[in-house]
Amino acid sequence: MLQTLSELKCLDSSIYHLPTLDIAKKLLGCILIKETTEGTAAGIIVETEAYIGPEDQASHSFQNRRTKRTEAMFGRPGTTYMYTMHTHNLFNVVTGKIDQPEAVLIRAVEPIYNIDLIRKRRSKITKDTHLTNGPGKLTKALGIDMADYGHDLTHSPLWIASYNTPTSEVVSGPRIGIDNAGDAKDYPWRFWLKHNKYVSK
DNA sequence: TTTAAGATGTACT
DNA sequence: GTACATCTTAAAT
Repeated sequence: MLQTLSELKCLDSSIYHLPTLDIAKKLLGCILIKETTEGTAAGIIVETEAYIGPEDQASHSFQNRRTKRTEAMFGRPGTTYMYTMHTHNLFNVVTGKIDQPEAVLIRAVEPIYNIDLIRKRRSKITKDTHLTNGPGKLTKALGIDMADYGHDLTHSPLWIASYNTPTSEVVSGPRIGIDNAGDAKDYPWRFWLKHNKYVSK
């Protein structure tokens, strides 16, 4: 648990120009911070998934499908792509150059700052490990919503900071929840910190 | 304008 | 294991 965020340094924008799969790995161990009128909360990113639009049947931007919804994926790397799934908002970091619709879905974080606010926002949850271990859970816990669509992640109120190099090993495997995505469902484009208790199941 | 499906989460059997 | 909440997008009528 951090007592202050003042020591944190915003992730350098050059990282977002790396290949998408590299970014998915490098974001692990970084800190995602959201500031709201309610307060500021933050978590360590412990699980990600890569979506590489043109060649990825599981992506909303498969074969460069460009619609009002996917527009942000075609924008600058280092901005956000948000998607509403049933009652939940899912948060992605846009990667790839302009007009290359690629993104990294943040699937889970480990609460590290203002966990009281996170518990309040997830009031029905009793176990801390269940507060943020899913893509819809962490957005609710941190107060991220559709108003953050297209936001630049190098600026307040929503930003990503570098942190300690992850102590645990990065492992990969197939992505989750895309059973009808043909061959793409088997691509090992999900990355997480081994043995971390806050990774989704 | 109507309909169907979804990168999920929670409650319940 | 199954049901369903609840809403937007996008495709079909």
